[in-house]
Amino acid sequence: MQAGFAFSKLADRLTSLVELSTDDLDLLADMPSSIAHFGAHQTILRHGDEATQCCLLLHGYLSWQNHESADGQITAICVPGDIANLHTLYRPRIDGNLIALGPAIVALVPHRFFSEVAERSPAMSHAMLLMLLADHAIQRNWTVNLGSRDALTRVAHLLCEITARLQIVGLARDFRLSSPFTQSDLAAACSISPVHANRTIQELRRCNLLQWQGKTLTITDWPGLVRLAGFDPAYLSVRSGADDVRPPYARSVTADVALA
Amino acid sequence: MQAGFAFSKLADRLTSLVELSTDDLDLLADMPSSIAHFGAHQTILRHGDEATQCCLLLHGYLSWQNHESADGQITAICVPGDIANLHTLYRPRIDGNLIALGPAIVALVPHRFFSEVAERSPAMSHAMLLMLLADHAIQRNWTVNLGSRDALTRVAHLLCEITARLQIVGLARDFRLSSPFTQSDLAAACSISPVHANRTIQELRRCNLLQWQGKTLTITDWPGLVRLAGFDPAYLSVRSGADDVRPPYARSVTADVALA
DNA sequence: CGATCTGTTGACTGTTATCAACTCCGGTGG
DNA sequence: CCACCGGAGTTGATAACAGTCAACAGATCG
Repeated sequence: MQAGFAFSKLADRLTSLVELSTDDLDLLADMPSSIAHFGAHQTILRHGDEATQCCLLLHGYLSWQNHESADGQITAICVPGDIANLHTLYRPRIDGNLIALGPAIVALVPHRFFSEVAERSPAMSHAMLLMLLADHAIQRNWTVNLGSRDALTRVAHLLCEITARLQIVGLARDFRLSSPFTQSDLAAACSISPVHANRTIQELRRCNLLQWQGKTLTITDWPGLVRLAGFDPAYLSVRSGADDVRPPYARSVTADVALA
Repeated sequence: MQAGFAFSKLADRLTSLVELSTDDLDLLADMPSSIAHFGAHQTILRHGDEATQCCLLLHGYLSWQNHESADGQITAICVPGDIANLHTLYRPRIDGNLIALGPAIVALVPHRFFSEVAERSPAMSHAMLLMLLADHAIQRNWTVNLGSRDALTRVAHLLCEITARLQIVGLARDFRLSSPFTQSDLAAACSISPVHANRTIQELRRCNLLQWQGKTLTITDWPGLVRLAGFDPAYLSVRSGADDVRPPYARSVTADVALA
């Protein structure tokens, strides 16, 4: 696993939030990390523990689940490039369980590394803060999603969000995304029952909005899905232009292929 | 309006998150602010605008409402001591509308003041960051509330949260809280219809958990309400001991009486 | 080749939304 | 002082959406 791989999607993510110099991004090159593989439904961080490392997601999906709700309510989903527990830098006590949705690859990075990066570069410090704020904005949007949409538009909106977030880090550009998660996972994120999630997905298929075959999900009518969901990507905090121009570090994605 | 008043609840709030020296808190004494009064349903910040000031809530309640959902879905509620839009320090574009629930008094503080406080005192900078993280934790908890609880426990949980947050800043110590908001406001926050909110509150009354007379709400059985809601205040990020010992600045609450 | 997990379907149930009417209260103006 | 008005709270009847239960089909994997 090359060093260049571990931070390329993180660099994409950060530069989507704020303009960063090459010097700033080069700070990430020294990132000390151990790579860990996880299987579906495996727990990565456990409620109540004290974190000392950040979990930088390289491949797959992670979910934060509430520890007390019986149905395993999903409160957040991480995509590659996300640091699942950046907030534990400042408040190490973990609230909820971090669980892999399908096979996932994570770079475990000591808290100290990010603290030092933030100390050395005000721009990086700012970028990390914006990453926290973006997470918050997404969370607020989930409140809206659960509160004001019915099952069909709720699932549609979640799929829009995941697709848009994948595109920020150079995935799903052709609206084909790997879906190692199950329909029950989607149900837990949308707070609907698994059987209703199934019927909802069938409805989306019937409208020719998407295909879900095996572990690949294809959005066949992106404008249609966006319209149905009422999806407005503004809340994702992507600065204008950042998603058109591929940032410099994003081009070294050859290692990704080796992973698949 | 004395200077001592404007920041006393903010000081309470900050010291509930992290230990602060008297020197740190004294930085707040220079706070330049203009005091603004708002009436029920009045808009304080409008979606799409760029904020240049922070809204420090002194009295009453504020709500963040989604600008596109027709029913005016409430995504967050602010209590005295909260800075409603602290995040606009770093990302001034406003997402959603900030609307008063009942009469409210707000101190408008230029962004620059908080930037300078954060620059001068690392402890205050940390405290402000923790305030943002606490807001995030509350938001995550709303996701759980909407996703995994039925109407009765959902309303009960929200009331528990508001009560606990008021107590952090020295209000509702006797489980009596002013409720200038309407049942419809509660409904919008819990994503239920106004008539169902009404029936739910009647049910809570029938169980002798609370009384709601005029503009005062009295929790008559706090342990019972907590049990029903499954409320665990851990997510509010209050450091242990902080809510037992009244912090120094909290004692200057004489001005509050003048407001009521 | 069986075991298990995921997806699929049908029948039934239940919580909550919607609609409509009515009461109650605080304020306002004649 | 009283009549009126609008907003908030309350009630009942009905409808819609989603949950639950149960069974089966299909895939995947040792």
